[in-house]
Amino acid sequence: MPSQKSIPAATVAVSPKRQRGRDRVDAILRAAATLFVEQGYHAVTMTEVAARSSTAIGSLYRFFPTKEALAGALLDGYSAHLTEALDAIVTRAATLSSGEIAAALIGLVRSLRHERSAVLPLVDVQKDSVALRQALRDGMRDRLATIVARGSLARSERSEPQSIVVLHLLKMAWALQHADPAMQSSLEQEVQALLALYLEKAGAERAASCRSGPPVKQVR
Amino acid sequence: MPSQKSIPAATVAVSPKRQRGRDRVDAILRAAATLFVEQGYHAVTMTEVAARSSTAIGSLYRFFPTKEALAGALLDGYSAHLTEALDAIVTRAATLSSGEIAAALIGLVRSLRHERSAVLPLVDVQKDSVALRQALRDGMRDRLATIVARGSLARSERSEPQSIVVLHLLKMAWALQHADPAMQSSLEQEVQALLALYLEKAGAERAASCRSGPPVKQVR
Amino acid sequence: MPSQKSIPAATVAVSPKRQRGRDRVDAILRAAATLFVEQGYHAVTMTEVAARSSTAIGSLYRFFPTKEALAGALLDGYSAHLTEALDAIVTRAATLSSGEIAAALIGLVRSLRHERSAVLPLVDVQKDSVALRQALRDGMRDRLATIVARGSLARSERSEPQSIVVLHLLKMAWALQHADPAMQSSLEQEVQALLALYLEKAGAERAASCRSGPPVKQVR
Amino acid sequence: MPSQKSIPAATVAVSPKRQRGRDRVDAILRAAATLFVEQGYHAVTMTEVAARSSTAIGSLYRFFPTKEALAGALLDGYSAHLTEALDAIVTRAATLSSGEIAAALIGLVRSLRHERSAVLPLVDVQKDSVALRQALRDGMRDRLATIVARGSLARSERSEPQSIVVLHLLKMAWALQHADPAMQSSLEQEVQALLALYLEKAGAERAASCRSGPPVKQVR
DNA sequence: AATGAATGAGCGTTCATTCAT
DNA sequence: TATGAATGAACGCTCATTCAT
Repeated sequence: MPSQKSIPAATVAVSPKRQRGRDRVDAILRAAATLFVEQGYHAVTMTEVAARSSTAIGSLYRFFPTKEALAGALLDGYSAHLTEALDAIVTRAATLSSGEIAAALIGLVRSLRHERSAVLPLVDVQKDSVALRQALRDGMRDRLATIVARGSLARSERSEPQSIVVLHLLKMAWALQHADPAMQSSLEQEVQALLALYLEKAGAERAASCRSGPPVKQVR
Repeated sequence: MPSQKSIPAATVAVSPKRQRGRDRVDAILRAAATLFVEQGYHAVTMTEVAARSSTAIGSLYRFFPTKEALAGALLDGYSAHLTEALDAIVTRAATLSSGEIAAALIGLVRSLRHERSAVLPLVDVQKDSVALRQALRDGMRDRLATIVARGSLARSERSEPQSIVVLHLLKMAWALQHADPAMQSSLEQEVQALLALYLEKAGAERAASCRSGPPVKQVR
Repeated sequence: MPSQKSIPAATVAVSPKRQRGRDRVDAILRAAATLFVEQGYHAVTMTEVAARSSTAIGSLYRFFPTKEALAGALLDGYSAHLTEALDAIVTRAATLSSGEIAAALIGLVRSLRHERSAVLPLVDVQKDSVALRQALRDGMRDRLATIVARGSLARSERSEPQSIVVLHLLKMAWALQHADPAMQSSLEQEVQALLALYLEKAGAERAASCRSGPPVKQVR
Repeated sequence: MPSQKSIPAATVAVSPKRQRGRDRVDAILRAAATLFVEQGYHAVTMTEVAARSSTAIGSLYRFFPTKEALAGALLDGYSAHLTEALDAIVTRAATLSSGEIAAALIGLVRSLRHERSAVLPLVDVQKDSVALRQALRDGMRDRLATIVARGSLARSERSEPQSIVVLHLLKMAWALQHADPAMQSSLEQEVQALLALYLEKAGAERAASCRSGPPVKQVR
C-alpha cells in the first residue's frame, strides 16, 4: 500500500473534542458543501454558511478561521474519501481480474462524481493551489500505479505512463456527467470496457517483462 | 456561438473607432487574460486590469461596461480562434488521411492549449453560462462531425456518437498540459495515434454503410 | 401608511435588539436628518452620515440596508408623528369649538414644521413615491374629514371637499415658514382665523343637512 | 412697473452670437427640460442631455460650463416667463376689475403650471439656492403688490401683507395640480372666486386709506 | 465558550469634466 | 471650432473578520 502521506489543505482551528462540536462541524461542512455547489465559492458568504448550519458566525470562525480553511476542510474530506476508496481497491487488486478492477474504478468514479464536481473547484481558492493539485494528482497516480501492478509495490518502468493513462481514462469517465443523460450509461460502459482492455494489456506486458526481472506476485 | 458582445449593460459600450482605441482594447484584453490566469476571475479587480494595461478605469469601462463583459470578450476571442481553426480543418478534411486529420487536430489542441485553460473558466461567470457552454460544445461537435465524415455535410446516424468520442479524445489531449512535461510529447503522440486509429475505423464504417444503405454494426 | 420598514433589500436589515443598537439608530437618524436638510438627499453620502453619527459604515448598513431605506425611516418617523398628533385631535374633536380645533391644527403645523420640511422631499426618492405620497395625503384627509365632522365617523358627501380645503389651508400655514419672520406669527393668526371660520361654516352646514336629510346647498 | 432687477441663476459660458448657436442652445434646453421632468435632475447625465439634443458633449460644455449652469438656465427661462406674464398683468392692472385680475392670475398659474413644476426643483441644486428662492419670491411679491395696488407704484403699509396673501392663494392654485382631476377645475374656480373677493376687499381698504393720502387711480 | 454587533478595506461602477485631435 | 475619447474622484454597498459582552 502506498505511503499514506496526507494532504492537509487546511488546518481546523480547534479540533472539537466533544461530540457536540463534531456534530457542529459536520453541520457546517454540509451547509458549506450545499451552498458552494448551489452558488459557487465566491458567491457564498460566511454569514450564509453560519445561518444555514444554525451556527453563530463567531462559532463558525472558531472552527474554521478563514473562509479558505472551510473550503480546505471540504477538500480534505473529498481527498480522504477518494484515498480510502482507492486503497480499498488497492488491497483487493491482487485478487481481481482486469474487468473487475475496471468495474471497481468506474464504480468509484460514479460514486464520487457529485462530491468531486462540488469540491474540486475549491482547489483554486487555496493558498498554494498548484502544489495541492499536484499532491492530489500524485496521490491518485501512486495508488493507480499499485493497482495497475496488481497490488505489488514494486514499480516497473512502465508503471508511471500506465497509471497516467488510467488516470486519464477515469477523467474521461468523470467528464461523462456533462454528457447527454440518455447516452451516459452506455458511454460509461464503453469507457469501462476500454479500461478493462487497457489493464489487461498492461498486465500482459508486465508479465512478459518480469519473467527476466524481479519476481512479482502474479495473480491471474 | 456569439462573436460580438451583445447589449451594453448600463454605460454604453463602444467599439473603438480609431486605431488608438483598438490598441487600447488589445492591451486591456492581454492584461485581463494574464491576470485571470494568474489569479482567477474573482481575485482580479477592474482597477488592477486598468493599471496593468495603463488604462484609466473610466476608459476600461468605456469599452467593457462590466467585469463580466470583459470576461465575455475574452471568451468570444477564444471561441473565434477555435472556430476558425476548426473550419480550416473542415475545408481540408476531404483531402486528408486519418493520420493527417489526427495530426491537425492534436496540433490545434496544442496551439490553443494555453488560451483555452486561461479562458474557459470564464464561462462560469457569464450570465447564461449553461447555454453558453452548450453552444460552445455544440459548435465543436458540429464541426467535428463534419470532419469525421471527411468533409461531407451528410450525417449518418453514427455521426453524433463518433464526434462525441473525438471530442473526448481531444479533451484528453488538452488535459495533458497538466502531465509531467518530460512525458508530455510522447503522451501526446500516443493520443494522436489513438485518434488516427479511431478516425480510420469510423471512415471504414462510413464507407461500408454507404455502399449497402443502412449502417451495419461492424465490429473488428 | 407604512410604519415599519418593509422588506430588507440585499443585506438583512436588523432592528436593534439591545439598547446600544437603539441609541445608534437614533444617532444615525438624527445625523441623516440634519445632513439631508443641509445638503439635500443626493448630495449626502452614506459615508458622511456614518461619520456624523460616529458609526462605522458597515454598522450603518446593518440597520439601513440602502440609502433609500434610511430616507424611508425618516419618513416613517414623520408620518408616525403626524398621525399620532392628528389622532389626538380627532379624539377630542367632539368636545372642541371650531376656534379650538383651528388652534390645535395650527399648533400642530407649527410643531411639525421643521420636521416636515426636512423630511417631505425624501418622498421623491422612494421606490413608489407616487403611491406613498397618495397614502400620506389620504391618511391626512381621512383624519381631517373626521375632525371636520367633529369626531363623527359618518361622512356626509361634503366631507371630502371640505377636508381638502382644510388640507390646503394647513398647507398654506406650512408655507408660512418661508415668510418674513417678522410677519410670520400675525400671518399665522390670520390663517388660523380663516380656518376657524371655515370650520364653523362647515359645522353649520353639517348641522343643517342632518336635520333635514339630504344636504342642501346653503349659501349665505 | 417694478424694478426689472434680473435674477441670474447661471451665466452662459458663451452667448451664441449666431443663429445656429441659438438653435443649439434651445435644443439643449428643451432636451434638458424634458429629461429633468422625466427622471429628475440627479438621474440625468450630461451625456444623455447631449445625446437627446444631438449635441456633442464638448459643445454642450461650451454653452453650459457645468450641469448646475444648465439647470440655472432653465430656471432663468422660467423666471423670465413668469416675470413677463406678471408684468403684462401689471400694465393692465389699472384698467381691470378685481374679477378680471383674479382670472388673469389664475390663468397665468394654469399656463405656467407644468413649466413651474418641472423647473422649480432645480432651485435646490443651485449654489445659493436660499438667496435664489428669496429672489424669486421677492420678484413675484413686488409685482403682486403693484397689481394689488392696481398698477400704482405707491405702496401703502398694507401692500406687503396683501401681496403675501395673494401669493399664497396662487400657491394654493398651483398645488391643485395634485388634486383629483375630477374636482380640479371646480376647485380652481373656487380659488379664483376667493382671490377676486380678496382683491376687492383690498381695493376697498386701499380706497378708504387713500382718501386722505396720495391720490390713486381708481378704476371701477 | 458562545454570541452577534461592529468594523473598514476594498469592490464594481458612474459621470461630470477635460483636452488631444 | 467641434468632437468624443479619456480621465479619476467618489459613490453605494459587501462581507471576511474581530472583539466586547
